[in-house]
Amino acid sequence: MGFRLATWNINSVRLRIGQVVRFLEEEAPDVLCLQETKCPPGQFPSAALHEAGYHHICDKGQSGYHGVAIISKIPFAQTSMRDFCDKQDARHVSVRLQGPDVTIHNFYVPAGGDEPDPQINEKFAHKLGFLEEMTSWFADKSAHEKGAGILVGDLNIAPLEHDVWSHRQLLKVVSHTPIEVERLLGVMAAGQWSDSMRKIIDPSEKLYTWWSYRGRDWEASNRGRRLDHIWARGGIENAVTAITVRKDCRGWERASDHVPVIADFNI
DNA sequence: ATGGTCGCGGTGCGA
Repeated sequence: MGFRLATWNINSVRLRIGQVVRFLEEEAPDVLCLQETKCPPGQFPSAALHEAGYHHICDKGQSGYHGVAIISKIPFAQTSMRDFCDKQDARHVSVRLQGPDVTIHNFYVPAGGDEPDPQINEKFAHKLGFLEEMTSWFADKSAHEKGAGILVGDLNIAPLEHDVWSHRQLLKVVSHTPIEVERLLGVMAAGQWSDSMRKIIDPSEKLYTWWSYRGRDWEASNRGRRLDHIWARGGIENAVTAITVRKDCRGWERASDHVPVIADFNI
């Protein structure tokens, strides 16, 4: 059967609930994973989503910062969330769907601040620590979490040369430094994850999901990065049939700085 | 040369 999943760093779900509903109407994914909902517990704009046909919502919010949610047409068999780095940040939720039997992990990895040195920048140290904890968790978890899995989210790292507008100019910029890329590849290896976006779109092609708010014309300068990811494992690595990056959403009125990414699976 | 712009919540912080 066809299964469609989308991921989007929405940068305030309450401010952009209209955009979320429009996206759901246009693309009709079975599941939408959001990051940076910035929405305190109990204030998630569920009613508009129910009206749009999405009756199952797993959200972990906090006031002002972070926040992740999974919005679904398909009921959940199980939901869970995990804290990382001994912080209460809302950076992970996970659901197992009732059918197809697939487990979905939705992550919002710390951005890491500006200075790519863990000795002087504790945000960067947090980012590296978060990735290390993901690695050890998936190294364990892959032993007992059986079956198909999908991991999505704003991972705040653009690992490949053509995931950024200039590999050379971004080598010392947080999101594209060698140490971050190495850690991200470590997470992938530990969980036996496969990069679904790059299975469809050749690594030689430039591919971005984020364009900064800073700077006068994001489209003309096109200095983007691929910070948002869709990974698969557990037998569905080769079931991806299409990837859609909705770049046009960056041009919407009062847009998020990230655009939605859609994956179609045949499972 | 070292900015620039967002969103939150009510000032500066995080991105």
